[in-house]
Amino acid sequence: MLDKLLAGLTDAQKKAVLYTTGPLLVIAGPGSGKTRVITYRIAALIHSGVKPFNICAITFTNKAADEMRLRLLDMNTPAGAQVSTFHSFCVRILRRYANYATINPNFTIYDRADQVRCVKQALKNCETDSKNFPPSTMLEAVSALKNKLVNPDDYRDQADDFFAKVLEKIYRSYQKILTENNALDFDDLLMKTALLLQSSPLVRNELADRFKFLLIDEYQDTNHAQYSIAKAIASQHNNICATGDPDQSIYRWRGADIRNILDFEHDFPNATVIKLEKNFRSPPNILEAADSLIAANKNRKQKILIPTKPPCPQDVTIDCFEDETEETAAIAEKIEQLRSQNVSLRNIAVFYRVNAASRPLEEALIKSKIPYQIVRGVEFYSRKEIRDVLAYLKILVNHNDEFALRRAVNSPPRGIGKITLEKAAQYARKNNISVYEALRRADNIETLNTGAKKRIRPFIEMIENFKSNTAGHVAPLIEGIFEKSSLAAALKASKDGDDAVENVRELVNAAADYDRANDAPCLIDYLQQISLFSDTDSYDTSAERVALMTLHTAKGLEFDHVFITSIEEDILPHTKSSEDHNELEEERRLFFVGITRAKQTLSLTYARYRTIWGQLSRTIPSRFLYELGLDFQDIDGEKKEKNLDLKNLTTKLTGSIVEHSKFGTGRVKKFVNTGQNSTVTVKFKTGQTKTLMLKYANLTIL
DNA sequence: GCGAGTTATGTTTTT
DNA sequence: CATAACTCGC
Repeated sequence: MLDKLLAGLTDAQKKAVLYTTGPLLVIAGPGSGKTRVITYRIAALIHSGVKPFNICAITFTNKAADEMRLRLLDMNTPAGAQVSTFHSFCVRILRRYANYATINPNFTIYDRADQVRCVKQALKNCETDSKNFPPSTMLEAVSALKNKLVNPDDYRDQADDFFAKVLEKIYRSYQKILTENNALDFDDLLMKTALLLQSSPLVRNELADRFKFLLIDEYQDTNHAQYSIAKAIASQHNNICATGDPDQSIYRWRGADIRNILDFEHDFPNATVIKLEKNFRSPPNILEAADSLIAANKNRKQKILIPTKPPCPQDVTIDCFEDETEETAAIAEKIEQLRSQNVSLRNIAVFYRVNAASRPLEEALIKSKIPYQIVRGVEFYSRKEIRDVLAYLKILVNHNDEFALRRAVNSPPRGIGKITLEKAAQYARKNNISVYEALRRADNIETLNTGAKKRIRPFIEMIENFKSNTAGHVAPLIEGIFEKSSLAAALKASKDGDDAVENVRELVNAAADYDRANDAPCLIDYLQQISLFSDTDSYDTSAERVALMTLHTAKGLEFDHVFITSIEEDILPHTKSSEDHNELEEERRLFFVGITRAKQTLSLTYARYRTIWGQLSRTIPSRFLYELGLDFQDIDGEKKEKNLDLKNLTTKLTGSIVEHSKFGTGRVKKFVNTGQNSTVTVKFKTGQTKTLMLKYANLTIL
């Protein structure tokens, strides 16, 4: 059986799969079968008698975990829930050992939007000006500290400058707010688990004893907290197997520490290192380009990529277009061509650096009637109506979640406003109870008038009613809440509520999927699972549609035909990353990841002009294009410049500075080109905005 | 408490 | 520039 399993693997792969005890690092380039090695290794371990229960496999996304589980099922070696992401793994540990970690197991997981709300609250509590300390900056700083396992007390000792002192205060306050709401953010999941493993010998020993084998994929993108968890889990049996590629490390900005993989041999003495150098994915030309590009990184270990696929002509192209409209139209046309050659749309993907780039692409694809899907999972759950429904669910399991409560109370509006809630919050603080509990005892709050009490009562009754029915399947529960909370009625009554209702229906369907997939569906678990949803998780690989996604999301995927757009300076590499040497190298790795997704053809495009923030601006081809070793020349030229047609005039006039004899100088906001009767809308320096007939306005372009 | 008007924020990338 | 979040007056 095992022999059959191993047939078709290379010697290096076999060695990695069969390697039994001690630390193992598999350094492997793109398309070399890293994930395959992990999967086979699990299968081999199980075949040799190891129980799935004793194996812990960590993948980068839930999608990857699902796929791995499916493969294992195919190999007749189900590993069940033992395959998961770091975050899901931590949720399970924190729930099981909640009392050791002194947390409530019904915790809510706060996403980015919730986090921002908390930081704003923290800024308010600390009476700090949010102008000098923008919430997003503070949040990132707090997140960075958590990833390094630095708690507020640790930080107090190293905070010496003014910013650091403020940060410490904000961090402390932010953490207090989370605790009060019985909520954990993404970073807490890792940090609390890591600290629990450090501080509780009992928990550490139990887990370290249980997990005889630990396997971690995409190790190059682990942060310090994850490293600490891994170290603790492997502390007893020392059977850690990590796979990764330093050249594909693209999450440094999120706290990922490339040193984890570079120092593996130091961290885990007696480690064996196996390199997989054969690439089974891309044709030689694409690999050469990728190799040539990544060679420009100074901070890297030399690595080789040996192609195993035969060469095919025309596999890499670089094309220049006038603007993003032409660029995306050309991509749509190429996709149309592929389709006419019977290429399935499933095998085509378009990557871009920034999410904003998806819009012109969508327009072009719609125009050409090419079905597509934007791979961006979390977005669905951040829609207003979805958040509203989820707010109800969250209070049911965690009545301390004040953000959820505030949201639910007034969606739909119930006449319970800021003042009423503030009074309830005051009462809650005084009596050391949750705001929800305070509302439940509204009759005892003297400051509230009878009207307010009368409005609160039915709301509480409704929630209590829901509460008594939370057991079992989630989908019917959501459906019931949607109707009984009058959210459904309110949405149906609003004029563009049809889409919203449709979205909730989709939420119910997704919940039904969850109910089916789990033996013991439960609301808490459901909520925690959807909070850990990632972008790739929404990717429907079976749909006959072109996939659109960012370069980050593309990690770990592969497609026959890959398009990468807007390869221009300030986009790839991004403006914010082109100054710092390390960040620039990370941008290069990001491009490297994108290129190496291609199984057959790779089409790279850029435009000479691009609209950014509504402003048309001249672009510069990305320096990376010159590094591909493809004798690429910037096909820029004066001749194109002179052929201005009307369409170009439209785009050029908008945004430019003009002078008017009477109103002075101003910026063109809008240009409606109707030939003779064309109008321009100009915002003048005097502050007034005027719409003028172009032929009479007598404007001078400055 | 609610709507209209104003202003922050984002266009890096995400579990 | 476009949207979301916030503020202020009714």
